[in-house]
Formats: sequence, C-alpha cells, structure tokens
Amino acid sequence: MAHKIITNHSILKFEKNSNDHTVHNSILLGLPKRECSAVMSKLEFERLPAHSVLAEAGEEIEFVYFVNDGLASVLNVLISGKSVEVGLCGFEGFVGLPLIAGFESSPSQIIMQVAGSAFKLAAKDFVAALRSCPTLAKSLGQFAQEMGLQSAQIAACNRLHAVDKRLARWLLMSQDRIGGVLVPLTQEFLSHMLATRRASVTGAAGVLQKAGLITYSRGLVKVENRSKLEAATCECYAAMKRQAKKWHSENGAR
Amino acid sequence: MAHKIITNHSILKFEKNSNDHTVHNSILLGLPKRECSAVMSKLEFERLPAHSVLAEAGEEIEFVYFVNDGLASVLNVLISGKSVEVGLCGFEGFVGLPLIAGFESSPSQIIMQVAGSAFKLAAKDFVAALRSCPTLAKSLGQFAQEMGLQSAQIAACNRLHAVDKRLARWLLMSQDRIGGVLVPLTQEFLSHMLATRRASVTGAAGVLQKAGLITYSRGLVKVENRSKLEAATCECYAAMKRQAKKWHSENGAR
DNA sequence: TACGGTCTGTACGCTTTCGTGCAGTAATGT
DNA sequence: ACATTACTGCACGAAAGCGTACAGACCGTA
Repeated sequence: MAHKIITNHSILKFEKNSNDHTVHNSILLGLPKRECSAVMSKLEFERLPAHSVLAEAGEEIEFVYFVNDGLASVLNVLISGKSVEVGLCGFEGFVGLPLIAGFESSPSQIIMQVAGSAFKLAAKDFVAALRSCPTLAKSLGQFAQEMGLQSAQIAACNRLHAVDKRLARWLLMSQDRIGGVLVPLTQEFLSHMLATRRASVTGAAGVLQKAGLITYSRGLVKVENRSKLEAATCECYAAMKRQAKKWHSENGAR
Repeated sequence: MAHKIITNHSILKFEKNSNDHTVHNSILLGLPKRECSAVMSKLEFERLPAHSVLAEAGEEIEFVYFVNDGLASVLNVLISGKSVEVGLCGFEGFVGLPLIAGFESSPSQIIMQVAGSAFKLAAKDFVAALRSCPTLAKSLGQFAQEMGLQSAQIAACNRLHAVDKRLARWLLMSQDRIGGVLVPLTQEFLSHMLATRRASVTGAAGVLQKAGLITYSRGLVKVENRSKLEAATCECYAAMKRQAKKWHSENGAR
C-alpha cells in the first residue's frame, strides 16, 4: 500500500481539506484595487464538485462564476444527447459571458469536469457591477474573444485531426488550466469531450501511454512527458497559445 | 440562348452595373442618428470581388468592414494549407472584431466568398469612433457573441454530422446572408468551406439535387425548395437561429 | 472474503470518408 | 473555330471511425 499510485480518492481528500479562499482567478487579480474591492465584496465563494452545472444550454443565466480552481467545460449539447466540447475554462476564466453583451441566456451547457471552486455572483448584481467597472468589462471582453478563438480552433481540429492528436491537445489544455500533472478524468468523460466513442479513447490513450507520454489508470491521467506530448499533438494547441500570447502582448504594449 | 440558365457571368454584370451605395448593413442601420452620422462620415464604400481578403490570419488588422452585400467567410487556416470555415458573415455583420476588445490582430483569415461590398474604415479611426459610440460598441459586442455561437455550433457539427447535412446547413446560412435563392460557388470552394474533398461535395450536392432541393451547375447553386432543405439539414442550423432569435428578443425586451 | 459498481481492453462487421486519378463537358479567350 | 481553362462526375482501394458487445481488472464496502 505504501507506494500506491495516487487515486481519485486522495485528490478529493486534498480538495476537501483545503480551506483556501485565496483568489487565483486571473481576471479578478488583474483588476485595479477599487474595482476589485467593489466586486469582491459581493462575491460568494463556492466549492464546485465535478459535474456540477454552472450554466444550462438555452436557459437564463442565474449566476456568473469567476473560476478559481478546477476545470469547466463549455459543451454544445445536441438533441441526440451527444455533446461536444467547444471550450475549456479554468482559473483564467469566467462563466456568464453572454451577459456582457446584454444577452441573458447561455447557448451552451457549462459543467465542471474537474472539481474546484469559484467566486459566484447573481446575474443582476453582476450586470450592475459591470457598469461601474470598466477594467472588468474590458477583461471580460478579451476573455470572450479568447473563448471564440478556442471554439474556432476546435471546430477546425474536430474536422481535420485524428482522435489521438485531439486527446493530446485536450490533455495539454487541461493541464494548463488546472496546474500539476494530474488530470482526473475517466475515458468515459474524455469521450464526451472529444465527441467520440469510449473505445476510441482507449485506443488513443493506449498509443500515448505506450509512447511514454502519459500514464493513466481508473480515472486519473498523469502527464509524464509534457514536451513530447506537445510534439505529439496537432498544431491547434500551439496555434491557440500563440494567438493568445500575441493578443496579450498587444494589449500590454499600449 | 434565350432560356439559358443564369450564370456567373450575368451575376457579375449585375454587380458591376449596380451603383447602389444604400446602407444595408444591419449594425449601421441600428445606430441612433448621432452615432450613425459620426461613423458614416468616416466610412468609405468599397466593392469587394469574390476571394478578396478582408483580414489575414495572425496579421494586424488594417481596416474594419461593415459588410453591405455578399458573403464573407471566417476561415481557420492550418499549416497544411487546409482551411476550415468557422463562421459566416453577410450584411448583418462586421469584420474586425478583435479590435473591440483592444486586440490588434485577427486570428482568422476572412475572405469574400460571394462578391459584394462593404463600408470600410481604418483600424485606428475605428477604435477612436468606438469610444464615442456606445450603441455601436454594444451592437458589436453582441455580434461577437453571435460569431462565437457560430463557431461553437460549427465545431459540434463538424464533429458529428455527415457532409450532406453540413452542405445543406451551409447553403441555408448563405442564403440567409445574401438574400435570393442563388448561391454562386463552385464545388471546389464549397469543399474548402466544409473542409472535405471536392468529390464528397459532388456526392452530397448530387443527393440534394436528386431530391429536388437544389439545382446547380458550374459554380451556381440555386435553392429550389427552401423548406425541404431545412428539413434535410442537421439541427445545427435551427439551433443557431433559435439562440440568435432568443438573444435578440431578450435584448429588445428590456 | 465476497460482492457490486466502475473503469478499461478488445473484438467484430459496417459505414463513411479519404486520397487520388481520369474522363467528360461547359465557358472563355484569341 | 479552336485551344485552353474551369468545373463536374465517377471510380478505386485504403483508412479511420462507428455501434455494439463482452470480459477482465480494480475499487470500496459489506
């Protein structure tokens, strides 16, 4: 037992023991003091277990979330019940984007894939806060562009690239957003993300594992060789990262 | 010759003979008088032949365009040279969205698929105008959300739906944006839009034609039965339209 | 220690799409 | 009128993915 591999269980324990309300969310951290305290005073910290729903497709947005930990997926749900992931959001992001344009319903379902936490705010309070916080509005506008970029790149990737490349991309994107080398997700859920059969995920994951890029077992993927994994994925991962970096340097430079 | 089918040639003649500078662009039409005249005074009308490039992937945005006629495609171009369409824009839209968030480069290539025209403005003049036109800023923010919705839905559609459904969706979306029943595009270009082989387009188009939904010949598709075409496509077309409609009713209702 | 639930590996036949090449036909230009 | 270009139809084997099913491995709990 002593040298046993880390399991879901131990991750959950760590999560439960944590009392950390420190702000990790990039958008909140980037606000000037005045706006930050104005917004923070209204925020409520909330733990988000895996698979909790932050927004339902087609429904009115009740709360917005500044994600602090964990990983949220933006999913497009089809009538058949199948879903396709069109975006990923971690501590760098925000859930509730339509509100910044004056829209009130979310076109996508957004769920936590990896348990975490967020600072939460009622939609109408958020809209009010937005009016008095220009920096916040700007940051969220930029984040919206980044999510659009993600959707666009994923649209291309879904069309042109094989399952194993897409899996590698997904793992890299996830790792960027949750930190650490462990990605706690079963093949079943990965198959929903990539909109493919679980059997295909088994195959793709097997390829990556045999190449020594990852190890995984029962719902826990560990990235063993990050740089080789980057080499094994399609260009889409690098393309998104490059454009995001470019945008932020443009923004910082003025 | 008398009863000959309308060809590309006749469309081009019509285009060239037209002297119409009437504003059809929805965003401009939606502006209050003050903003509209402020913006319009700086705009320059420009004819846009098919395949003209409005923005180059990864490059700085020089001009923005309020599309007035024709059809622009937002393309994600991959290293291989293949491209995937991630969005469509006609008279309802605008090219240059990253600027509204303070970003200066376009992640996508945007080209005219169907010849048309636009009102054009230098990027820095646009940024200046934006500051004094809140309604414009809001409209563009909303349009950005709609383009994000498009990308997301297309990402799902590209993953899950067969070529002929996607082709039908594309034709419907195009028709909505250019008006009329004629869509002047060759199979070769359609294959780039749908990121598939031209041979696959031939097959899919043949299916639609045999079913009496469209006729086409040498670069000109004619929609013969709109409602049946809507029945023949996947849910994605209706899903996008429904959400857009919902958003606008939410916006109008307040 | 046994059990039930969850997760993973693998196999089968089938459909769709891919990559490619070639031939036929309509429009264009000189 | 003729050559050239552009567009379309089709055929071929190869490859990838799909839907499905089943068995084995692992875990927590009783």
